[in-house]
Amino acid sequence: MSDLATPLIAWYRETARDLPWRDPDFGAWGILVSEFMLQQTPVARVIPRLEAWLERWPTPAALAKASPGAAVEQWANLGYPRRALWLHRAAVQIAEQHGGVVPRDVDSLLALTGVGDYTARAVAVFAYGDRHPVVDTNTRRVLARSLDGQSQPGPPSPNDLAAMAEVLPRDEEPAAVFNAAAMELGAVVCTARAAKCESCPIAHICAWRNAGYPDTGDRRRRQAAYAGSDRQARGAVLQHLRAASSHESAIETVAAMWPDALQRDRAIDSLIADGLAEASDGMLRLPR
DNA sequence: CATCCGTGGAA
DNA sequence: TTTCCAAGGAT
Repeated sequence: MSDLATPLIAWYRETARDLPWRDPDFGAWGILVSEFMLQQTPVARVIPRLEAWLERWPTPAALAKASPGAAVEQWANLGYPRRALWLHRAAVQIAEQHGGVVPRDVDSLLALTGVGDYTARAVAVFAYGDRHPVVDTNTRRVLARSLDGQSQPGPPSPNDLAAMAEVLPRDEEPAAVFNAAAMELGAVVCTARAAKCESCPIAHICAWRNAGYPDTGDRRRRQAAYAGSDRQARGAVLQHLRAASSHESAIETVAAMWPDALQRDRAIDSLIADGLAEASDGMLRLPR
């Protein structure tokens, strides 16, 4: 098996972007918040929101004392607002069950709402320096290409963790850097389309490149159209509540902003079901 | 295992 | 203009 770690680590030490959460003093809470925000939201949009979030809630306990609706409001337009709710619940769990300290072991992290295989290990590795495989979409693509010769990774599976574990350096510090380096390579060089192989530190040992860049097929499912979707309707209602004074609005007013009555009612009902909104006395509001 | 869940920028 | 994609997780 080719050694990916040595050239990747050297490349990372030389060229890695200077991102806020890579500051050694950033802290576990900041890293946890950043990982929540980075779930499906691009780095450039996360950075300003992350700074504002940590300024308002510098600790898990501070966020735990706020209302869920305050978290949804502060989340702004990062997308997938249920993540704001999950982060708030995680903060409550940390305050109540972990003395206000972000836990270090993977099982405790996995027990937090909104924390899955990726986020749990990312916190354990990047905040605490422990040795675990961290697998995100970038890492899966880098391994699929460099090791398996595939143009795109298959769907995520628990097996991904074992695959990353196999190529992970033995010692903690290089293992942590290798995890970050694989993600960084996928983010800036080994990108989903138009990979920049001319600046790739492992191009010479890349199975996909050495095979002549075969199109090995793509199992990725096309994202459903957003325009006119229920998701867009939900987004419009929530955006309205975020902007409204006291974060509440008469349901009649909310109704006027989405033309399809059936779809609008579905949006409102599902927002309530998800805990992203509350209704009473003809008013709709962010959760208190 | 498939589907659902936002939003905006780039190709 | 449309399509693709972005440090996933819950159900």
